[in-house]
Amino acid sequence: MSMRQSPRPNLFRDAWAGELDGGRAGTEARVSGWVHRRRDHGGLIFIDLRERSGIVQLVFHPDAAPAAHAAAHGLRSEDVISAAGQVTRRAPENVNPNLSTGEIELAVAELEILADAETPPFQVDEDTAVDENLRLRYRSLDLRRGPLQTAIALRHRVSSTIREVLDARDFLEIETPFLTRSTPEGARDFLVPARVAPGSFYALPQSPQLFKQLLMIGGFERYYQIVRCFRDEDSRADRMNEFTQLDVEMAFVEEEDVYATTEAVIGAVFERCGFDVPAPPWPRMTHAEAISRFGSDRPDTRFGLELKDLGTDLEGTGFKVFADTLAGGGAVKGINAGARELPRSELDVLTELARQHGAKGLVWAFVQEDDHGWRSPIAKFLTPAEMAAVTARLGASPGDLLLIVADESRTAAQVLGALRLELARRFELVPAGRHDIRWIVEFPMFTWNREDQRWAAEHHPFTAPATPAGAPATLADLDDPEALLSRAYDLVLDGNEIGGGSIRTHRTDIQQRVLEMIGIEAEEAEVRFGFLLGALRFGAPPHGGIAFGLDRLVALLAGRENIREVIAFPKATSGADPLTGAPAPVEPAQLRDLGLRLR
RNA sequence: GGGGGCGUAGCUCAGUUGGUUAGAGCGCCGGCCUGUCACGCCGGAGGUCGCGGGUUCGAGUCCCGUCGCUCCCGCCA
Repeated sequence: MSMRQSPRPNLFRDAWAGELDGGRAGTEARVSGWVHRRRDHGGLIFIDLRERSGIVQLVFHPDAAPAAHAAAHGLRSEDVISAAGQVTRRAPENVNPNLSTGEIELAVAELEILADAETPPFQVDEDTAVDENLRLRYRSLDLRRGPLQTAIALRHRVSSTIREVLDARDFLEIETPFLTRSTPEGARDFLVPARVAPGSFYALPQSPQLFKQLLMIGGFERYYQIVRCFRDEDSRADRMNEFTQLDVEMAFVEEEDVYATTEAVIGAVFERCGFDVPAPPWPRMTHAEAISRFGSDRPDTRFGLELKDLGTDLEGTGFKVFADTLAGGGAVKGINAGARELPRSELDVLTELARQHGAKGLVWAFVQEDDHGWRSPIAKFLTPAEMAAVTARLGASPGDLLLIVADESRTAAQVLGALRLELARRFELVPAGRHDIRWIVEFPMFTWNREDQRWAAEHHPFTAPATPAGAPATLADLDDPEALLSRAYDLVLDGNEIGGGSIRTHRTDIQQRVLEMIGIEAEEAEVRFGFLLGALRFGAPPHGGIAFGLDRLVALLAGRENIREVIAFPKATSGADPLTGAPAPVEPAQLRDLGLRLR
């Protein structure tokens, strides 16, 4: 990691270890850091000294500096030392080409041990995998290792680039409260009991959504914030109960303004981080197309295996499962997995995966060499013409494996979308180094929640509705919730949602109607977020914005499998923090203050 | 809430159809070593096989339960 400024010379150092090179040969230098490795030859002792800037080799000569040599003999891994001596050019045969400082070494005249280190619970000087819980428990040691040093520095580069670009575009970074009110919809809130009002609670924000809208109504026009958000839900590789969001909002804008700003900011981030994605403007795909071709609202478009609808090919089929599904308004969809010799056991694994994603079953079929018929459990239920039509629809050749799901259209698509990703993982279908980014647009405004028997906002209830043609919806348009689109958009990178937002509703009447439609009556709305509705009444400008998951974005840029690799102090998947022991019981007196009693 | 994987030395792991004394590499400790850079050589210490119960003459290995970690489904506007 290169440093931009030399250290201010003091008691501990006048040079960065990782920046010493031939140019300093012959001069005196003092460096400080950790003992990375030691190679004690009895006579000569070599110590690799490590700090943030890199590694430099210290050499101790028994004759030239007997005191320092004697002290060096006792050095152990992770001791903290300060060493001074002459920067010496190495003999050609001793140059280490793997080290940025490999041309030189520091011939130590004077060694000071600043701190002894106990033997660490895992080796800091190696990149071998270590149990993650152990790494979290000893995070300060883990942070010294290369991968986290790199990731955390990259994370900083991302946020500083964001600030730079937005600042140049007249955005203001404005803070919003962490102790706020529990809002409806969405994730479970983290609650904070209020001492001043026993029985009442603050909630930690799931996002600053309503506050940034208030800032627009408040006339700030262009706001952003790199802000912590909280959701009391189960963790995954790509999400944690607290996470960081880049939150952006603009007034007097339409979709194109948000796209342009985003492409400038995120495009600059990619460029600064050397991440090779196509240059903006980025392509757009409708939500409907994403679902029908890729079975996902965050499609990974870097490889094929696209979904095809087989309804017309199977019209009037005698196979009961397909016939009943089609008659019931469902769909039969399939993908061509290509020429894959999967044994029965592997097909069973795929079937199980399909079930897990909500399918009742999975049909597999291998296209035969001889007559282009199928080897499949359902081959005997289909006519040769039907099989031929499906084979053609999927562009399949002899040897290809076809996977078919019959279900409610959305479910069939989603199941095949998941299978598609699994096959890509298993057969490494994504070309190395290929990245793809695109906008997903024209989301439905509402989705029917079967469990609760009501409409729910697909994005959130403050999103502006749009007509099927894409025009801003009027009050009358809201009478047909099923057909309504929203003015929402997502940004998808390599099959990952990295950001999403919308143009918001800035009219009180439409906002109230939308809330009604998702089952929040006027009175209740007033109680729960009257503060937003109230503000809308006093002249709200048209506005919209977007929010990005910073952890996820940095993880993708750094090529890490999970966001804990780009967070300095993450929690385990359970939500527990092995470092601090949180969450932990509290003193009875604390509970008394809060007016709480445990059951 | 549900499903999969993992849990053996400080770390990373191996451990056969259940078999008598549980191994390796790295690390650690001691000794030797003046050009190493994952230094080398010699020697040594180090184990509640996650925890509890069961089956068995005998359990790291089989069964039940439980805890922890992890990946996924649900959930996450």
